[in-house]
Amino acid sequence: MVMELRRPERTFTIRQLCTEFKATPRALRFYEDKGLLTPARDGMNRVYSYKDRARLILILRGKRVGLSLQEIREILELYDEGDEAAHQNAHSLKKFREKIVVLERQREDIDGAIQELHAACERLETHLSQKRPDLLPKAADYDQVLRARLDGHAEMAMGK
Amino acid sequence: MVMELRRPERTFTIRQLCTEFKATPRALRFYEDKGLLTPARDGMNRVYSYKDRARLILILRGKRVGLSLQEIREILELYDEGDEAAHQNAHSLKKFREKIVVLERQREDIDGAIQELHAACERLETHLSQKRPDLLPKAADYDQVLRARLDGHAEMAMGK
DNA sequence: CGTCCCGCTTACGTCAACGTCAACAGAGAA
DNA sequence: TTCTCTGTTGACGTTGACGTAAGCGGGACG
Repeated sequence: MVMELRRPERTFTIRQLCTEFKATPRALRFYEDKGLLTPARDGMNRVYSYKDRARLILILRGKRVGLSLQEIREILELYDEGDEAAHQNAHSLKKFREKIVVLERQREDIDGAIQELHAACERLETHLSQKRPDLLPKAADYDQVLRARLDGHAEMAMGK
Repeated sequence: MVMELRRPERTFTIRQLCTEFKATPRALRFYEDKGLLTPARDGMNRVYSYKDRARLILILRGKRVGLSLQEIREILELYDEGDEAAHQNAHSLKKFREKIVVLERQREDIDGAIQELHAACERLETHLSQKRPDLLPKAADYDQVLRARLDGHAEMAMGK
């Protein structure tokens, strides 16, 4: 029987996910310990499904936006409990809305910070161009970097 | 001689700044310990200037966007060293540009997270409206909250 | 056969960013 | 004077998110 790679039936080892997302085995086991992941087992070894991988993606992004593992777990739990605990969910709804507000504020902060950094960069550039024009590095590279980032946005959704 | 309040000459006690920005004395002293603030002294007591206050604002926003105190200090140092250390500044310039890229990515992450939270909220709402319509709380409040936030944006700049 | 390498568990270590507590001082109010 | 408030300096505790090290087992390779 052929192994169906690249199909939803595909599975991953801990190391495959680690190298793909630049995490460490310790981190994945830690997430599991905290209830964010529950991979299957082959004997002792962990076996991650596509769904586990999708959850991991959400975990990592959650971390990048400053959510705690606890908060991330609450979000993830909404996806696998098809229903039940309606009372708890009413609470979740409130927390989520609050979190949205926090994130919107955070986005404004980020925009502000980006502007300040741009201003600081300009100051530095003019300062350097006057006193040490030699040190001015690859200045135009930056725009290229920005433009290069307008491409790959692998949108992942949770399993149906 | 009259105290010129509300003027750049005004000074602040540690508690005034703390209550204004919902920080703690411990935190401000900690920032000072790490070199992010250097308030004047009246005997033993700290005396914060308008400039110190502006720095504090930057510190707090830096924290909200996920910068470490170390990174924030580097940014602040660019403001009070009018010049000098051109070699170091060339390094700072590079780091700042990298940080801008990181922040732009972070903003994308936040947008994605907001969308997911919105989706989760909708799921929860329909779920609740079907099984427990009684628990559906002030649903429309949320939009009001959002609209309420389109106002006060106290833009602070560093002292000349 | 030994020896890597990957994986597992258990347990202790670490780092940032403060919180908490002790012990003290000066300024005003009762 | 005695409280109470606000301030100070250490020094130690805490929390979250892992890192690191010890010790063991199982395949694969030379």
